[in-house]
Amino acid sequence: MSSRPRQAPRELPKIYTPTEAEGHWYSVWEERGYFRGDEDRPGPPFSIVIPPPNVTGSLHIGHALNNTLQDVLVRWKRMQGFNAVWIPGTDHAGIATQNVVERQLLSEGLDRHRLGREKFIERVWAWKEQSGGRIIEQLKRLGASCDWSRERFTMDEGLSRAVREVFVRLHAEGLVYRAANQLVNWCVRCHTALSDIEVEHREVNGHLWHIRYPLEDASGHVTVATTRPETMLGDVAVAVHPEDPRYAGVAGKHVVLPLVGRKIPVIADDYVDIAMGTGALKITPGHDPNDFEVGRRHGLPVISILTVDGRLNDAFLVDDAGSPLPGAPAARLVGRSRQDARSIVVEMLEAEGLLDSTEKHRHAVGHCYRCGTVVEPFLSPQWFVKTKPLAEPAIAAVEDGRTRFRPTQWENTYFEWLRNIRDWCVSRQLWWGHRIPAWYCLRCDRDAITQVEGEELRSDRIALSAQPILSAEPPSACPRCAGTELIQDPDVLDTWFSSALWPFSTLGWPQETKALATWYPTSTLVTSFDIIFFWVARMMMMGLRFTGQVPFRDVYIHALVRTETGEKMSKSKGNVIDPLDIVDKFGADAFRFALMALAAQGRDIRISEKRIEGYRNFVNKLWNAARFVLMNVEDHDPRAAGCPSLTAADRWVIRRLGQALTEVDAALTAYRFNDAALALYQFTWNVYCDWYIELAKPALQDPARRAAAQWTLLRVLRDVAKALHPIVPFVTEEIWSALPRPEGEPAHVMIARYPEPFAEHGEDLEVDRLEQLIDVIGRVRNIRGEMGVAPGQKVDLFLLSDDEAALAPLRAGEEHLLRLGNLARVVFGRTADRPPVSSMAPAGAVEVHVALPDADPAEEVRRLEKEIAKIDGELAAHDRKLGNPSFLERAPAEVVAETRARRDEALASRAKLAASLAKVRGSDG
RNA sequence: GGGCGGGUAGCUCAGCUGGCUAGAGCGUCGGCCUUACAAGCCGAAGGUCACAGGUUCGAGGCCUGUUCCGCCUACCA
Repeated sequence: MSSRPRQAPRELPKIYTPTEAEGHWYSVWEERGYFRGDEDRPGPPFSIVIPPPNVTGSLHIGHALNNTLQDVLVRWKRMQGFNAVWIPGTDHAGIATQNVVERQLLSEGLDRHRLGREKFIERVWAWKEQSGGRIIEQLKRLGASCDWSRERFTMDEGLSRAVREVFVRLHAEGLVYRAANQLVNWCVRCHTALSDIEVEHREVNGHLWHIRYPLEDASGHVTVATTRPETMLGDVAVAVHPEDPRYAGVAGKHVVLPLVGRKIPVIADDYVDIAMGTGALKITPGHDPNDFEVGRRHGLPVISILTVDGRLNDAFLVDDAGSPLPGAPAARLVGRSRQDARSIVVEMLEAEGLLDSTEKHRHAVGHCYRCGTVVEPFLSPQWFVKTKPLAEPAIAAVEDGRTRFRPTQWENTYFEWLRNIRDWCVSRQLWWGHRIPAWYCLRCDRDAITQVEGEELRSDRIALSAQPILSAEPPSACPRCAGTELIQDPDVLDTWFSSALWPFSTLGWPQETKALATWYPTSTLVTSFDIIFFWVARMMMMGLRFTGQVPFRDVYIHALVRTETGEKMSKSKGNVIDPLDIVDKFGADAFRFALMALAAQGRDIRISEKRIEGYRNFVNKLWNAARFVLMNVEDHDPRAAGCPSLTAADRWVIRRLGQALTEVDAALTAYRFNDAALALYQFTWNVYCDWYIELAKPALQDPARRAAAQWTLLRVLRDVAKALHPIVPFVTEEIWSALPRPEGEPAHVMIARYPEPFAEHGEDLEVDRLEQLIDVIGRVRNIRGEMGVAPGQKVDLFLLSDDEAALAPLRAGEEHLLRLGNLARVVFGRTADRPPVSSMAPAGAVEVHVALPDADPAEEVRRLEKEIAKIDGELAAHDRKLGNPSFLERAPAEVVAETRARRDEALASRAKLAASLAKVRGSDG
């Protein structure tokens, strides 16, 4: 235990400095094991798995929001007596991490191919070891109460085992398959396939080129349009609609592919849209998914014109019989990049007079979500997960409410994607990740070789047979021929494959662990909408498939954090706010509070330092309230039995505390984080500090009331510390440590019992009256402020009411008067025959009149007139309502009664104001 | 093209199933160093709730249309 000596109460500094306290308390909590989950602990289970951040990443503000909300939930539930656990961990982040290490290699003049697979992976592990702890340390700075003894990494042995298990089982069930030749999204920079959702569509300015393909019989030409002219090299046909009169005799003929000289057929297919463009469509099965389908229907060949790194190969230089066409003009394009090829093709076509027209064209182009490179449809052998059978139960589980999204609107997004889901390409041509547990036997099936055009960089694949041997563990021999020359599939799995298993793999699955039995399904998933497809939906599919249960009951979707001006934060833009800088500057508590308060907003959260500063001030306010209390309780005995007899003010603040706790409970239960934060903010500042502490000051001077005030100050402060602890754990722990503790309260607020919401039993007229008094004080202050009365100047106060019964105690009650005198700086007038300045009285309240030292009659006239005008407006509105017969008939009785009462009050107030006005005018004239 | 979200005070945003005089923080203005806190205290000003219709006794919340902004999604050459 590194606990340092705590300061004596009187030495608490004026300003709370977070840094020291935060480091101290975090290590105390950790050393005492307060974060640890224990399967055997009593209480209903509550569990959260962290959305694993990239292991080599660093904490950004989105993580800060995400993890703050999780921490608030976990701390709250833990304090409520739940058997709570928050399981942390990190993700290996396949492409992202591999790219980082590749960049490092590049700067050393190396690349991964020269290094070799094994060495490269060692490099990545080394980098992981070096930088992997950083994000965890950052989470700790935020105060995250994760059970670090259960920290997991997606490439841990246990989790890898789960990955292999799932892959092999899915394969056995026919839900994983290998497609020998499939068009996939290919990143020519990362040299890998991507799933559909890893492609970002961006609107770009491009062109639409219209190209003439001369008919073989020289009877004319067919014009096609394309946004990617270089793909024409791989064209195998031109398609027209069978009923298009323009091309009635053309289908069945051949055209000569420009620059290449290949003769390709004109086919008829109703996929072609007659109304679109020229009505003729070039068919490039190797580079367009639709064309791939058309080509398949017509038995056309597939020509892949690109290498894995996006250069032109020579596969397109063949005639329709497959013989080489060495003399073709396009031969000079071999080896050029796709961009170069595009401009050269356009130039050449133009030179040959085959370019009909060029128009500007704005369209969406797919880009790699990791590196931003334009993605190509590319022919290659890949592994897929058949998703339909997995998606159906995932849809059903949300439909029937086993898992609920909050806000529920996100269920639409979830359904929309799952209902239109396409098979998931899970193989990646990377080295960093879970290698696919498929082996190929070199002895048998040697001829069934899967070959990909232009595959120099992936020559290891060429040796593979098309018949993988699947096993969760490495096989020692081929089950067919017993051959031992086995080669593992070189590909790794999509990062999101292992993420999809996270809720159960982290709890020990496939073993039937106690943790799994205790905490699965998990309670709440806290994440943002941008990974509903990537992660949430896939966890649902895999969780249901392999555990038979949903992975989580609630999915809380929070907003995305943006900059003050609404921009997305990104490293390249340099507008990233580093959460750690904020923590350094304002403290983790202020930052957490700000994130909480912002959490319920729509899709975006704009964060600004100003806002955080405001909550820093709140933390300091709380701190100073604690200082005040501590300065005034040195003679208080926390262990004294029973509570002293409380005054109305004491009972009042306790009543308000109960109301605040009720709000907080309702808000947190409904994931309305901002409402919970606001309720506590307002109680602490506007009720406890602004009113109760002020009311307590005179009471502390009064021997008769001192003990009760001390007891109440402490009692409420302790509840405030507990109630706020999930949001601002550090400052509350610091305060708690300085507070005297009665029997039964633990040494640390983190493990204290969360205060139960409560309502008072029965009526308390004295407390009601205090509410009135507070209202009176407000109105006196209002008048004083308006009239510019000097702060020290006492004024005469007159209180009037039709209901003398209500007024009498207020007038006579010594205690109340004292408070009023203190807080409003008034002396009490005996009569009210000419109350000089008045303030409107709301329902049931007394009228407040103040005699100012030298009241200016003209000022008073203006003031009264203004008030009368205001009342007239109100009256008119009431009359309109009450004059409406359907209002009287259909509105709820209480609403009608209330409106009547309100109108009567307004009328009475108006009469009195009018009388005052007449008097002032009279005395004036 | 399809879908979703948003337009409320000068700024950033709350406002849950339609029902008291539409709220908060910041900013602004005026007054206070009142012995917990100037990172504070007291008070004030400021809103035709994007626009136009409609439903309703009653609309910032509901319906229709218009408009502006943002996001997601899509194979339209």
